[in-house]
Amino acid sequence: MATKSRPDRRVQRTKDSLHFALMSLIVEKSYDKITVQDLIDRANIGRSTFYAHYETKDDLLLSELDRLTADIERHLADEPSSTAILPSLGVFRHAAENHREIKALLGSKGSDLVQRTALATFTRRAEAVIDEREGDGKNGNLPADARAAFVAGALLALLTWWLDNDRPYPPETMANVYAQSLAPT
Amino acid sequence: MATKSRPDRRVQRTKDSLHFALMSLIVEKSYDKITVQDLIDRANIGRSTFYAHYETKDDLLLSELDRLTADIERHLADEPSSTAILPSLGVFRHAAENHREIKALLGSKGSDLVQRTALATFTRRAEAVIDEREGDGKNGNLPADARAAFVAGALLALLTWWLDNDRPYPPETMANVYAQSLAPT
DNA sequence: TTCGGAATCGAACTTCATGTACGGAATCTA
DNA sequence: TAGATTCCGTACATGAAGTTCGATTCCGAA
Repeated sequence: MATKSRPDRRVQRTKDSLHFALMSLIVEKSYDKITVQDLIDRANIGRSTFYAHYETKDDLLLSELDRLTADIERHLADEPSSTAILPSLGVFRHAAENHREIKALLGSKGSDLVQRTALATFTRRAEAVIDEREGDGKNGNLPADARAAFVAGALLALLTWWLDNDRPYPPETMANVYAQSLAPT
Repeated sequence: MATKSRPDRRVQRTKDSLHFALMSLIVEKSYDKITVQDLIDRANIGRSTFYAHYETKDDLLLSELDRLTADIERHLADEPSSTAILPSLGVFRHAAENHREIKALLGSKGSDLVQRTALATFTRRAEAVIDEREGDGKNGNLPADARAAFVAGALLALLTWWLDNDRPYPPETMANVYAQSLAPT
């Protein structure tokens, strides 16, 4: 009972093709100009096959985002958060390594959804760190939720700007800008 | 020659109706769910009349944004920028006064276009201030453009968060969060 | 008040993308 | 190999975008 049946190869192939098609298309034109027709043409699958797996275009994008979010969260957790609330060096380095992909998703040609998702991820992490440090009472006068929105928004804006401008400075410089622009905690 | 003829009343009425319709609709549902049909129904104008004045829905939104941008820029310029690069108290106060309108445009139901436009406005202003202060050499080690992206993005994120969460703190507190979260210049 | 030009109306039409339906063919797993 | 699942492809319904055009109404200037 409850036999763990392996996933059908055909399903895997279909999903892989669609992920690849989306990523290759989003480099070429902005996300909201991409149609389902574009996707199934590029992926070479039938129309009804697409709708058998995803409800909408955004649905496909969200499944892509799961990977991205997991990556980011890992980089946020790996690094010990030093002075800055959010440790940014790992994020910038990771973004540099996968800059084509991440710029396409996060940048001006990407989707609102990606920005919101990333902001939520950053904010969640920032709140956790702030709550953790609550004991030292160093910032008891400032509301924690607003501070979290601030540091998360600042990091996302900095990252987006950096990618959109084709990374004019190395990740180390960017992490410095981030850390040194923040008031010491 | 070049007689300055006054604008036709009908044109004014049409545009006013459309602006009103857009603002009243965007409070009810998210911007990208609004159709041209919704707009002309609410405004009580003919379909072809709409296209006689605006090319697209975004075109109409942009003309709305001109007002918003002008307002913001005035508030950024009025207040002397103290320690923080961008003076934020005036912005938060102005946003509080027109919160229904601005939340609808800037918040999660608004459009990407508004966020981008606002970010551009903030960034432009921040760059001007940073360039102005360049002489004192206090931050010569950090690239000015990246710093501008940081402070602009942080302010916009804070403002958006504040409006989306129905302004849980007074404008003065928000301005404090902004100013005190930044490293002293 | 009148007149000519401009704006509006409204309805029909084209185009395009979304989403659904279904029968037959291909392919997978067991 | 056999039964089940998935895929294909075509056709169809829906709905929004954007265009066209003749008739009508309204405006501003004289």
